[in-house]
Amino acid sequence: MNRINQNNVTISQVAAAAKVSMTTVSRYLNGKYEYMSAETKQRIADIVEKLDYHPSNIARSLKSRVSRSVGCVIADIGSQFSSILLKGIDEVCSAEGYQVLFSDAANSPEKERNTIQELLNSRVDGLIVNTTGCNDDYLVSLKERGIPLVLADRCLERRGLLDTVTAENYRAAYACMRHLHEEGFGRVAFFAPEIGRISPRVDRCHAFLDASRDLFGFDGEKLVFETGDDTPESSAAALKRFCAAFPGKRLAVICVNGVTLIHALQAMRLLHCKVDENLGICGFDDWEWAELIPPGITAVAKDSHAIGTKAAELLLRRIEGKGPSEPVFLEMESKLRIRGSTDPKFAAQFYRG
Amino acid sequence: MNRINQNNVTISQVAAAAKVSMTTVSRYLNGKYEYMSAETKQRIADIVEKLDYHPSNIARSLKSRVSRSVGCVIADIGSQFSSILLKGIDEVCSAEGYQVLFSDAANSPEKERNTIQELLNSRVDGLIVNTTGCNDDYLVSLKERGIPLVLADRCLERRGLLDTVTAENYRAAYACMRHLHEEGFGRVAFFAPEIGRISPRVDRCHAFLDASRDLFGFDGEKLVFETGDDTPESSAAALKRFCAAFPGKRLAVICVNGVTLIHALQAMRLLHCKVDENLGICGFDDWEWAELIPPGITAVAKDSHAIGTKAAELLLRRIEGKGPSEPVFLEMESKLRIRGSTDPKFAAQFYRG
DNA sequence: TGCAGTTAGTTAATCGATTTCGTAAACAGA
DNA sequence: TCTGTTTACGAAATCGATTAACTAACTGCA
Repeated sequence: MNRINQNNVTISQVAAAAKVSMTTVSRYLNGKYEYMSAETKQRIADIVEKLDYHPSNIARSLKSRVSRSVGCVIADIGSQFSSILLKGIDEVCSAEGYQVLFSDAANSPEKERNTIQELLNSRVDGLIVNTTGCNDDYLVSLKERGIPLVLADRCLERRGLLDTVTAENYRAAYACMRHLHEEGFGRVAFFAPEIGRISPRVDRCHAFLDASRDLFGFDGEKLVFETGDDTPESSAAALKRFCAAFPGKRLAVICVNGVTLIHALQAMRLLHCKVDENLGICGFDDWEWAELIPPGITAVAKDSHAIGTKAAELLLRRIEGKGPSEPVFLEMESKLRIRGSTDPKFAAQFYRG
Repeated sequence: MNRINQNNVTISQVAAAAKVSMTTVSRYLNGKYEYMSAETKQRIADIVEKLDYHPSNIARSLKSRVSRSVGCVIADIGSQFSSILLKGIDEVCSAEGYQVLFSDAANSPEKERNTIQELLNSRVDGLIVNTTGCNDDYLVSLKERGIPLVLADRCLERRGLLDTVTAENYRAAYACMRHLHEEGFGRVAFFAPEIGRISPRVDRCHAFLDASRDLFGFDGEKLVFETGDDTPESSAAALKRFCAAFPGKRLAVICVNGVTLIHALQAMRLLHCKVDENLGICGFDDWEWAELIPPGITAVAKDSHAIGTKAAELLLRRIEGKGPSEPVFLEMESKLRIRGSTDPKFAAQFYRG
């Protein structure tokens, strides 16, 4: 086993070279200059520079019981959204001198728990969790043990128990449904690989169901398509059933996330059907490509970066022991970007170029 | 400051409860059962379970001088590619019990150096670096200090000094140029935000220049467009100049990465020009949306996930002190996915649906 | 019986910092 | 002069594990 930095300079070597005690060097390192002569300070500074001394965070953490690190567990880092979330988190943490211990839960609740335990074994000062969605009790128990913990993007089933920063999901989905209603679509289907316990999906679906009833006057339950394996083929099967069920109606599909949206678009190609005034499509998590796919794809844009920074800021305040006593619940604004796939005006504009 | 796990169980409490010495508990934890009675082993196991004891990685690392963690510095985690790279890295590391200390360099060479120093202060066992590209000497100096280090996706200017896992860039770019030549395009332009010292861009550009000369017989130098701020507008300006310079010729654009490709496509919309047999476009880093944008966008797909796993595997072998004495240089295969944007047959197929 | 080797542990030092407690010198006020 | 406070710094314990060195009991064999 390769032992890193075998010949590392230690604080005692610095102390010896500067002819002071380790205590004094430690005080210098931690900026406790109150009772330190300018001369001593300078001598230590020179030696630190000369020996290229860098204190070991490990030794530091052991005695001080503070690691200046946060654990960050992401349900699936493969998705574009997650990487921007992570970027936001890292931005704040590194600016405040915290290190990020990262782990991908690979959509496995069990791996999520194991990895969190590992992070706790490394004595992280706090945790940011983008949860896979089946660990509610476990996560609450962490909070009860006094571990600073902030949920990012995905909430517990029971809101308000833990600090949470997420996107506006219900409101944005409802706004999207209102838009589809105003555009005169008669029936809307909701596509998702599966909804499960993933809160943004649950919320979006909830809004879909409510709006189906309140705005459109139909029962949305039967129009929630869980495509399971989430391939173009399974989306195509769902789409086929949906279209066959309502001949002559103007139909629209709303996709729970970017991947599902892509698969639905691929499904339309498989089925040789086009987006037009009789078949609309839209989805969540707006990306740059959405305006390039004809006739411009309507999408709800969430601000992943802001979710990351806010979650990190909140966590660091918690670690400092600041912040409100009640759990914080923050919803970052989402924006509905209307394009040609649900609005003929924009479609015409798209084709004009 | 919130001190995590203030009332943590320690090894000495376990030892006391099990009526053995700390040494024996330590041996148990590390699986050194050679000279341990089944009874003692069981008693310790029971106590560990009962007290919910989890050894502190920090204390462990201090004495053993091994942290079972790797530092991972990514030039820009915001890009889709990087998150898949990170996923690959995490997969291998977590499977082998290593923790990933993550940091985003935010495209800043200075932040890259600072963050690496911070990781070394945390005594990571090794480093995976997706470098911003201006720290060659610094990175080599790390290796000379005996720090296990693997470069992912981006190489040094002088190859062969450090372990590197990257994608086939030159070959794939050359293959792409050959394809454009076979399709009968007369002039090809190379679009990039900037090339700088980022090795995949340098290699792709190199292949462009070589192929321009060898296959097309023109001097590519003047057809490398560095769009600087990398916006649709700057791409549009470049595209306009390119088209104006060669009236009547069949032109193609090759974009150095996915973002540039998107911006070039947006530029085409801004300029009201369409992809057809007189204007081809293609780029690097194939994504799912590439086949949905008309007429299907030709792209070179690199296997980011494999780069991540290979880099992590190599690093862990280095940490174990295994592996060849010479630096390893691995190029993962890239695939040219030909679609309608450079090939009329596929374009026709795209429009047929 | 006596000695070596094996088995199953223990004691105490150690990793590199922080932190508590202590102290010497300088100075101020009564 | 004596006491009390401030300034500047040091000695040693400590964090929670690992590890080197040591020991006691038991076994096998000549």
